[in-house]
Amino acid sequence: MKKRVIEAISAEIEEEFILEKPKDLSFGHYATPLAFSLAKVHKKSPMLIADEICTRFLDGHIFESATSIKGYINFKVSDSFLDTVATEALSDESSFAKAYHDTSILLEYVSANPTGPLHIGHARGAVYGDSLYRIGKHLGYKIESEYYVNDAGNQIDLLGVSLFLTVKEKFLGEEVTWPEEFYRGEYIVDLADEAHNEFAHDIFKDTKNIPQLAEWGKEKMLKLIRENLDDANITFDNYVSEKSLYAHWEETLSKLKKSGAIYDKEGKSWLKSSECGDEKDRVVVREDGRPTYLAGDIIYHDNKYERGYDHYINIWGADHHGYIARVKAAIHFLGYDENKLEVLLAQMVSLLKGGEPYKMSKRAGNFILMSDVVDEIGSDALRFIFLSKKSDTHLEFDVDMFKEQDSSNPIFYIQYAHARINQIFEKAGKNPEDVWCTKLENLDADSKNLLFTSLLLPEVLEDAFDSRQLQKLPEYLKSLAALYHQFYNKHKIVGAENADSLLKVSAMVAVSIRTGLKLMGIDAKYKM
RNA sequence: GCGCCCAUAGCUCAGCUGGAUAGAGCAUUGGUUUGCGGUACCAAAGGUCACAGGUUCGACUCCUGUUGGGCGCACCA
Repeated sequence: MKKRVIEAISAEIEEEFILEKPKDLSFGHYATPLAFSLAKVHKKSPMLIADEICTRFLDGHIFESATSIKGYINFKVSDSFLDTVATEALSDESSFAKAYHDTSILLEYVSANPTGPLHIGHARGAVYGDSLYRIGKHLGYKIESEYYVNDAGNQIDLLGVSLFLTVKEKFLGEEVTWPEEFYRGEYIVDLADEAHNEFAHDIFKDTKNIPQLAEWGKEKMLKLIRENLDDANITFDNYVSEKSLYAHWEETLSKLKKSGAIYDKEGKSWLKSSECGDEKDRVVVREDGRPTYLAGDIIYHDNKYERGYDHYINIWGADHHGYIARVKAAIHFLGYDENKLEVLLAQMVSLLKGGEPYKMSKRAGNFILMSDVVDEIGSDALRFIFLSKKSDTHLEFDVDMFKEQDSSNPIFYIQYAHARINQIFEKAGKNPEDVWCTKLENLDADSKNLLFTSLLLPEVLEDAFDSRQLQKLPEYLKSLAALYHQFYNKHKIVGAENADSLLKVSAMVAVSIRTGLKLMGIDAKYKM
């Protein structure tokens, strides 16, 4: 809708202009402060310029009126224009709010170590990434999602050691000496129990078998992680194994050497990342010849760029922000454009329950498990709350709020509006298809306002995606639902003389809510 | 010490690339036609946008500084 409005205005105005929403809807549907900037150029008052511009829109099909108020130019769209847009949307719901963008994007997110279940911090990035993906796809971007599996290195070794020793101590009754670092938490005990049952006991006699155990445990954990994700409606296009990438390490390393990015000192190889904005140079190969974690990420990004996307997005936990500079430096040295990589940070989450800090799970080893929260409030509520806040700000929320079955629970409130519309159609004994062709004219102010708002979804999505500020979508759905509840209380629909018109507007609201929820990974309810 | 993020109503948060009177929800208080689901709606009250400067027709928004929080500063991932 906005696109067509912009086209219509551009036909009459040469200058570039900003199109915004008027503060008060009674002014109009769209507005531009263009006259203020022109005032400077033409040395005329903004009011006079605005008045003049408004006269150019006297007989349009799209606009019912263009008026100047205090220098602002306000546009009101016509009933027939809204009707056209709504009819298109209703008759082809699956295409509603879709667009086309000729940009390919590789989106990497979650990428949690496969050494334990996902916790609540991972969940935020996971939900955000998944919805960014859904919205991007809907808007026509060629977007692919990827999970980078850290299946190599110390953490995996530690998983093996933890399993090995836990089996010995808990199930074979042997005395063991624990290293300084190992994984705790009941999930390790459960996993050890499983290992104990699955493997012949000989395997726990020789430390040489630890890698085998680690490999086995990693697969189990990866499976668990996928289940955690699945329970929140999250799936990935690809999983990329860190381990498998090391086959290309020499290749990548020689590329770096060729560009003069590597030097040797103290028996180690260093990346000159400080030349590209990092605070210091970083070790990529240790004294014993083993590459560091950074090496894996360098190969991975080499691999990503070789696949030739237009744009790359990584979603990381905010505690990794210090890592951005070195990865970008490496990308630069590899001869790629590091500006194509955009790193989004998901900030910390603090959970409350009944005003008190949420109890950590012993199972997890002092983390709040994502699965516990999903079990407690459901995937829909979890997704909603995480998407309702800007991802880069700290978030604190109380799970009890999402158990309420009234308007204090925003997800409930939106679902209720959707279910309500469905119920009205039942009461009226009609299907949405029955009212598609109803011609909307002489709409009263409330209906028109509601219809207009319901048609804003496409521009809300574009805005949310471009700015990566996904909270704009739930904000919009909340306001649309509120508008509908108000409308419902004020206007009798079934039995009204213009019932079909009101039903058509309602159907449009339902389409918008349903589409918006779907992009948040939430199914709309028809009955509650 | 250095770097990144943050500071808006009692609480949790919006506020679009600077634009019209700074907005929601919760909580509080007071209301709503025997109703297409009251699981909702209406209204009241609530603000020095952390503080101080600067940029301009205009600043919650941009710049600088101060204060107060969070996170990071590995050859761990």
